[in-house]
Amino acid sequence: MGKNLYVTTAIPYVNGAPHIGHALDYLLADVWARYQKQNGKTVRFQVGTDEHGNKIAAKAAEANMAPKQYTDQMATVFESFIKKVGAEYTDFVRTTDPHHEAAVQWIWQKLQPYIYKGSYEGWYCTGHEAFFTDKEVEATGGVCPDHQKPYERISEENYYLKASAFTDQVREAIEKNKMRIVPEFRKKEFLELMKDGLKDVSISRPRKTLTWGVPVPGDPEQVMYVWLDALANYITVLGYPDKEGWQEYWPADVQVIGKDILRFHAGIWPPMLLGLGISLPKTLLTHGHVNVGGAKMSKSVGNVVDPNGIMDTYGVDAFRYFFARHIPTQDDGDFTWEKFETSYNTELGNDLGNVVQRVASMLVRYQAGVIGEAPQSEHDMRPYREAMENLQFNVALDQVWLMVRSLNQYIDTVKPWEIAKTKDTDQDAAEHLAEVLATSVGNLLQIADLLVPFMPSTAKIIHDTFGTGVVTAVPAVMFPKLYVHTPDPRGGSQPAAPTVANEQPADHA
RNA sequence: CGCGGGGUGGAGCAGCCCGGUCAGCUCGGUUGGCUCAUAACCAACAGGUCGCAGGUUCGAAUCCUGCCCCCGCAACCA
Repeated sequence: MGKNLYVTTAIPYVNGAPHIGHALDYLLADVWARYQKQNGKTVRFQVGTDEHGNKIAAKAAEANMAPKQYTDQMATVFESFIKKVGAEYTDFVRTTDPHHEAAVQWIWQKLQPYIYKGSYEGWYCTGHEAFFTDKEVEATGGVCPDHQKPYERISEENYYLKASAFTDQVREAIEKNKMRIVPEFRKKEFLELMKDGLKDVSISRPRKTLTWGVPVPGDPEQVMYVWLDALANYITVLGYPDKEGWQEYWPADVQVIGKDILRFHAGIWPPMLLGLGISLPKTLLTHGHVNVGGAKMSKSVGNVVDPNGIMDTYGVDAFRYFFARHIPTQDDGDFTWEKFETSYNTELGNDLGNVVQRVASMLVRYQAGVIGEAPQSEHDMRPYREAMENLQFNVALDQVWLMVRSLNQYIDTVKPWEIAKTKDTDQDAAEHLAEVLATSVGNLLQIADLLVPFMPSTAKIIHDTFGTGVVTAVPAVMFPKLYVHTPDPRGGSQPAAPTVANEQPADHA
């Protein structure tokens, strides 16, 4: 049934360590993929690394390594990071892969009708051997701060992709949602941006200024420059153009990107595809950025939050939960350690973990763990499904928590512990108790189902605990309280021991 | 007049497109209940000019106009 599905993530430029922005890409793509798989679909899921360019070559030189040696190392770093986030990708593409490089050269030739030679003029720093944008030049007063030399206005020859030729086609595809840009306001924003037409884009650099890249076929003096090389990964990883089967997955169903690169994915990528004569992706899911305490995360400010630290302390599922629910899927979000920890302790610990605990405990205590027939929960799944289909994962999780809360309310209303008092003498009471607990289990199992895309390990624990009809033992406490960044309300008389393996710096203010 | 987003009880948000049944949710605070549970859970309360000023309407957080403030973007940086 149905076509196989394909989801992609932006391939990070490997000149730095993985950060939260990358994690968000992987997480959103993975949530979507797991949801689809849960519904019986076959999903191909691409991740990868962008490895060419001067900055990479410079980084490598810094580390006294060959570029490829450096990117080999970085690719490993990213791969293990992606695994750590729990993303079940199927393909890992590197722009230095032989097949990718060959495919990009093939693409270059295929795009010949839309490639022309022109000159690029800009501010150049001989020390950096690179161009700088007007904004950067302006900000530094026209003098390179690193080399104390004024920028030079120079021009150089390079090749351009005639993206402008596809303006009308691209606009129509976006307007008619043939290529859907999510959320709607980003679509609007981009259409406004391209109001005067798409701009042709420079896609090569002279070899003398760029050495680390894919050679331009037929012109030894030129090397390909970022976008053509990087964007092509989405199809080359599937085997385009020469290997069988890429058509099974292209066009992509969802391409997950950050808001900062929408313009390239909406303004350069579609022209490339149209030039090659293949379909546009169906959806560009554009997520926002993660701020810290309302401010942009930046190295110079020093407020960068390392996702590894979060995962190490609170666990992967807690990490996935927070970023899926409290960073709106389609908009900017805000992270603080206080918010994170509060969410962890209250929503995961008090709400979810605790309800699992209390139901399991009652089953063991009152019925020797025997569940009996757990009835199907009668909750209305439509709001959740709708949110998932609309790519509003945070809204879907809100729905799940409504269920968690209502289960707690149900238990408090029915008071199984009251019923249990007479269960040994009153057959009706015993039956009633069994029914109440079975109903609770039915709810928990459904909650676990809905959590599968978001918190796979947690969902598995719940399924394993209640799914067999007998609870053999009360499971270990899920999401034990942690007070690393928030005050411990359990009293200060005892040196409250948050069993945290590795402490993170508390504040970045 | 460059483009986009936003200003709702202490904090964070939903509602606005399809005007009234909207002033809602979570966290935090207070009080009470309960004891199955991770000092947890349940209930109630505390009361905010829905940025400001006009307008439309029987009626506006929700539509229109003007203004103020905050954030992001302004083509090759997640």
